[in-house]
Amino acid sequence: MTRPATNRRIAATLTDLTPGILPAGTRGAILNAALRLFAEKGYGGTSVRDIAAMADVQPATMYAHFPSKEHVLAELIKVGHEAHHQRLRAALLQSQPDPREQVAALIRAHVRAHADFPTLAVVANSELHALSPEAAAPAVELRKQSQQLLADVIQRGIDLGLFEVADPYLAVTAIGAMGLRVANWYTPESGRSADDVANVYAEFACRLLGVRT
Amino acid sequence: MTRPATNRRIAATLTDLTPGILPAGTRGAILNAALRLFAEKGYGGTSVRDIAAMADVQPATMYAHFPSKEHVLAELIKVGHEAHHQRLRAALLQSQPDPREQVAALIRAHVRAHADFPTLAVVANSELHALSPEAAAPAVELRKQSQQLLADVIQRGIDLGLFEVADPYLAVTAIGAMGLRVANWYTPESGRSADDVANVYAEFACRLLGVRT
Amino acid sequence: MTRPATNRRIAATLTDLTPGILPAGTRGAILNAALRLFAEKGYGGTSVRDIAAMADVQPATMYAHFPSKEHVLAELIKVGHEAHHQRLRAALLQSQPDPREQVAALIRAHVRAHADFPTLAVVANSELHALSPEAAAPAVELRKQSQQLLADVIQRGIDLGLFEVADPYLAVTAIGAMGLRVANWYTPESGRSADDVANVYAEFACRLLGVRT
Amino acid sequence: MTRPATNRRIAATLTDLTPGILPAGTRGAILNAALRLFAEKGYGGTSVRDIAAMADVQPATMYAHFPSKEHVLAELIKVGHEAHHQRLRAALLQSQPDPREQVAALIRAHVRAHADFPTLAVVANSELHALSPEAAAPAVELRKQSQQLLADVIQRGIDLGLFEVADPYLAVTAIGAMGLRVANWYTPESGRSADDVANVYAEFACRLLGVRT
DNA sequence: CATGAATGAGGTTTCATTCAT
DNA sequence: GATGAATGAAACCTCATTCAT
Repeated sequence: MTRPATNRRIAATLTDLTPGILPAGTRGAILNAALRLFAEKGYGGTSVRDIAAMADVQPATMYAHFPSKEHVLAELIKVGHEAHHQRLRAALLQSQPDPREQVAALIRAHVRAHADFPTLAVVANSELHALSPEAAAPAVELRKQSQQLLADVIQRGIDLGLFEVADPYLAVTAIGAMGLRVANWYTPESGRSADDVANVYAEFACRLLGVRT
Repeated sequence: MTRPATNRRIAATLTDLTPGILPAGTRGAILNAALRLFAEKGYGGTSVRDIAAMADVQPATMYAHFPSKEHVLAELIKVGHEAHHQRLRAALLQSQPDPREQVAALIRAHVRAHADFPTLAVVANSELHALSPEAAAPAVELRKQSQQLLADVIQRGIDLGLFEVADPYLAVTAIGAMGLRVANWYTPESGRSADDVANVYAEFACRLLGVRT
Repeated sequence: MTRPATNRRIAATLTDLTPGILPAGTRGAILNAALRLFAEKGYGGTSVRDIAAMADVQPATMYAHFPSKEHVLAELIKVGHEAHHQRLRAALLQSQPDPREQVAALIRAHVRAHADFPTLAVVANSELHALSPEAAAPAVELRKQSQQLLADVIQRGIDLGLFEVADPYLAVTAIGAMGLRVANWYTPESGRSADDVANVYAEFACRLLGVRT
Repeated sequence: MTRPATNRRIAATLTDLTPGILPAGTRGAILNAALRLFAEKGYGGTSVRDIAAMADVQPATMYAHFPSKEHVLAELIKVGHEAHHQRLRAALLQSQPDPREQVAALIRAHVRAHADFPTLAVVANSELHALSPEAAAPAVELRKQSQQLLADVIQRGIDLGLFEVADPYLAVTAIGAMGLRVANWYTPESGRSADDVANVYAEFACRLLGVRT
């Protein structure tokens, strides 16, 4: 009856969606189920009954752990943004101070985050609008900070004469977009490792910024 | 009471969402209303009553024009993909045969489509998963063709020694992603014209492909 | 299994609860069903499904006529208070100007209203607290006005030396209470007509006020 | 945000609802919480969680003390009716044998019970219908006995030529109703003491019965 | 073409209650 | 005696859709 969908939001097919990120126990089971379903069918297309069924609990059980369906999404989005932001910061900290290295480190971390946790990334990116402005605020703030990390590095590269871009904001949006989209199309079954993609995209970012090689 | 949302899917604020693309009359009013609402709240977050109310008709009236809510989305997604694909093809046709010109022409058209009709683009991209595989098939096919246009041009550039990329597929995804995301963040109020962005992004694409300048 | 309840809120057993007061059609059927159930089981003890089942419609149909279950109760309470208040005013208008006659007319109307529409009266009186303060406000205002009608007449009787009460407010509460309770215990099957009760209670009221006979 | 409700079932605002009547400890805390909530929101409008929260325990704790929510209500109604009935009987026992004194003593006790424990009285009177007939039976029996106390005294007064009423039952209902309603409107903040009201109402009762003074 | 009224299914959430700890 | 987690049922309400007018 149902044929293989060609319009899925995620190409990758994973069993453990979030190794080491989501909690264990019933709470974790609910979050994992919701994550999978929100990614596949969207927040509005997923019912509490769907989530409960996939988590093997009763719908009422969900409300012992979260005040509402929206709070489940909020938690996923918060965790997703935090994991992403933390990876960016860690990458910067471990990088050589050269802006070219820093840009490469940032975009590699950015890509890896989206290739390693595509489900979490897709939900965090594509369902943010389903939250109330209040509930979305922390994630929005983290997005701004992550973007600023890249913007600062690029600006410093420009100031040092290493990059050549007239409108740095456009470089930020372009480079950011490249990595975001990885969550949608990447799958290890393509024969490329996540590191392969990360390295190539880092090279793309440097080229885009006009780095002379 | 309600504060300005910072988690909207579209930065631009437009009155006429689709100049010259959607039909007039009640059918057009319904499509326009649905487009606006699907973009803002998602397909699953929008009710038939919402659409009818914004189109200033009764819910039952919708069913004189479309067999179901899903068909309304399908129509929007079809129109969106067709408009986008047609722009890409027109750009190619009008371009000089040099692959460097062709890539620039393609990415300019790609960006312009997303900057000119961000609402349509967001719905076409972000709500495709809400359709059944059958209903989504035409749009999926168009996406593949559009991607192939770019892939072909890039491959020809490589063959001619004009581009230098080891994994062309990754270049396609990266360049495609840059343009897709424009629909989300672009607004003319930023001071940049759509053409400004299109030109800069075209330059980014060429750099990314290793074009020597 | 179920034995005859001895703790019902209304002794009377009526088929047409509100002759000539509630509207016809589906809206009226819903109001009638809700009235019967609210009187018997209370607002909180009555489900929307109960109401719909008794009105022979689907639960969803109720929401085409009322925004919420609370609005159904609010409508009943409004209608009940209006019918009551109108009867009091009509009685006063048709009475001789003598305060003794006016008190008798008022209490007769008061009693008749509670004996003729006990179900409506019980719901209006006993479920007022289930409304939000906002929704209850109109009924509360009418209650105050009805009470004031009696208070004014009593005060005039005192001023004219016809009544002899030290604390008129206590007379108002006592006389008012007598009539309110009629809705709970009165049934024509007791052998007394509503007029019988009305006349006797009117006499009680006059005695209570110290009228010399 | 929330404005003062004008549709409360009790005018009085008390801290200790039942001095010396309800037990101490957790069981008493649950009964007190339930009493307060049943009075304010009705039995059907109060959840076990509400009760537990106000009693500062977990919902499950309630079931260590009562088999069900209905049993909590039953206990309150039993206690309320017993306290009321005992007061009536005590009043009769301490009264002079003259039926006029006895009626006055009964109505004073009746009023005092409703003025002293308005919350308990309101729950006992207004939520009796929420019990199953079986659970309500003891309270119904007590009501009947209390009513009979008054009916007997009145009948004796009639037989002795001290009262002048054609239909004694109507006198019973009228006098009973006066006192019942006190629970709803009385508050010491009005400037009247409970004894003031009791004395005036006793005088009202005697007048109503046609006692010659 | 448009509608008002109705529907059956299913939405999110709360309910009273149980039970192992 | 008290609890935290879980449950099955049912709560109120909204859904997409139909149909006679």
